[in-house]
Amino acid sequence: MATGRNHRPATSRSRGIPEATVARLPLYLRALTALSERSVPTVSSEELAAAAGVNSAKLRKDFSYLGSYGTRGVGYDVEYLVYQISRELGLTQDWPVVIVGIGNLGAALANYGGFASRGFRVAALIDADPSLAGKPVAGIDVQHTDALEQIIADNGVSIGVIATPAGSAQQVCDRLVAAGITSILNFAPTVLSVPEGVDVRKVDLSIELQILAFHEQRKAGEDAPEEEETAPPAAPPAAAVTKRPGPGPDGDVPAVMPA
Amino acid sequence: MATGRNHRPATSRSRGIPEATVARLPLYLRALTALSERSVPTVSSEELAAAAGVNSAKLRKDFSYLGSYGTRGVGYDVEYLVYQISRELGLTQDWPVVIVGIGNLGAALANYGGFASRGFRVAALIDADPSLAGKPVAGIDVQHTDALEQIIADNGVSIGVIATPAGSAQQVCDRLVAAGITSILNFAPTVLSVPEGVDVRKVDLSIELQILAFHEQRKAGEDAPEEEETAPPAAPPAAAVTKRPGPGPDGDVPAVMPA
DNA sequence: CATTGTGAACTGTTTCACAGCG
DNA sequence: CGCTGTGAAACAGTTCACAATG
Repeated sequence: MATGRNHRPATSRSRGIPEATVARLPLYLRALTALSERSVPTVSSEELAAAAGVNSAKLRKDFSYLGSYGTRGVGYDVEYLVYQISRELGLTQDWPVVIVGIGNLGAALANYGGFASRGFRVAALIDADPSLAGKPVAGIDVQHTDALEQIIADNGVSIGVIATPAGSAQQVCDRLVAAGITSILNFAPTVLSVPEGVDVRKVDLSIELQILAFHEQRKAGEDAPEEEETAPPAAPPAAAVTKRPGPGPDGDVPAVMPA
Repeated sequence: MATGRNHRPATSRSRGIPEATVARLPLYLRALTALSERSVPTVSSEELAAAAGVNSAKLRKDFSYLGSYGTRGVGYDVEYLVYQISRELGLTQDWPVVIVGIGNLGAALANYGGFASRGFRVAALIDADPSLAGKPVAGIDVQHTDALEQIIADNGVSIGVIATPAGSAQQVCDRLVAAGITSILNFAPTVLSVPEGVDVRKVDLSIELQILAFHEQRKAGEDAPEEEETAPPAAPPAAAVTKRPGPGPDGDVPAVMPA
């Protein structure tokens, strides 16, 4: 999961939309967009919920926070809802975004088509490696980290994507924040610390895999009640202070992706 | 955020660990691993919580679900906790993983170092493009989709990563499930439908960006109370059934990444 | 006596179920 | 009549605050 911080209590402001609802709006929007393309004029909460993979009561409750946009006995007008949700999410304006760290992952992100179409625009690709500078990735020339502050100021960028190794992430984050960025999407396997008012969300591959492993193990253990595994550990107190030997676990120098 | 489905009520089983806690265990594990590498013998809940970016009460409550692994007045033994959490997450065994869809993103994932070190092993890279077959990516030869079932069976794979375009994701998912996969990490911007007992988590770039945009907009609107934006929409009922013109929004043919 | 472990209070989220309405 | 919108109930997760204890 991703982490957002520094939100006001969600219920404080008059039209305070619950965070859980906000997180689902993009999902509804995608489903609605697909319907719109097929020129479907209206949907019921039931249909739309199915398309978005949630249940219909939840969807109706979510929409109720936005206002009463449906028609009883009929459903929701697709185009109208697309607009309302887009507006609510702030997608009626274009958000310039910088991507910092153009490794395998950064390049993948830069090449990602969904950017341009839905409210976001890649304003710049930035990397610390001077040999990358000037090279085009996804049709955009990579620029050196030196220009970071300038680029952000010139383009009025407020959203930054960090796709650097974990080791440089905090440093990059600090520079982004100092340059005026107030929202960060972090792909590096680190906890970023940011001042009040800056939002951070993280995307972390290895966390997701570990959560899957947990459930996978559960399933396996369902039948077989007991099981001996690898070498048991030392008891808690007085435990040997043995340094871990193997190759450094993640969080270290992950050349490319979330850990 | 990512979505897990088909979990039992979380509180049903005797040692039912809350889902929210499970999602944080990898975070703690990472922080602990870093401490372990620095040969730090013990941590207090306060210190560890800071390193993991949560508050200490939450951390203590989380650990209390695993058992009483701390020492009052002292803190937690780092090595011991690493082991306990690893075991709880099922990382004391190795999970073979297949990655399907070796585009920009798939390649980034394959190159990701955090895999090997922490309980996961890339068993195979699979792509539908015949011209990729046999080509090495991250030192592993890409194999054609035809061999998917065979590979999964031969390697006893139970976790699959989908990094294909949205259009092929459901189809790939169905084949993975039919071949015995019971946990899926989905990077394609689609809602996958799977049978009972299969877990799906999704990682979705554009959803994360949209959530950031929402909060970003909030911040901007804080001062300026009113604001006129792009063309207002048609009223809900009797709305024109105009087909959206522009380039297809995401969810369509995203060559590379989550939408 | 510093720090864990945990009941109890609280806050947020989901689900239920049905009144309201086009 | 069918489907939305929403109070109220149920549930899940977080935070508080302090007793227990090595």
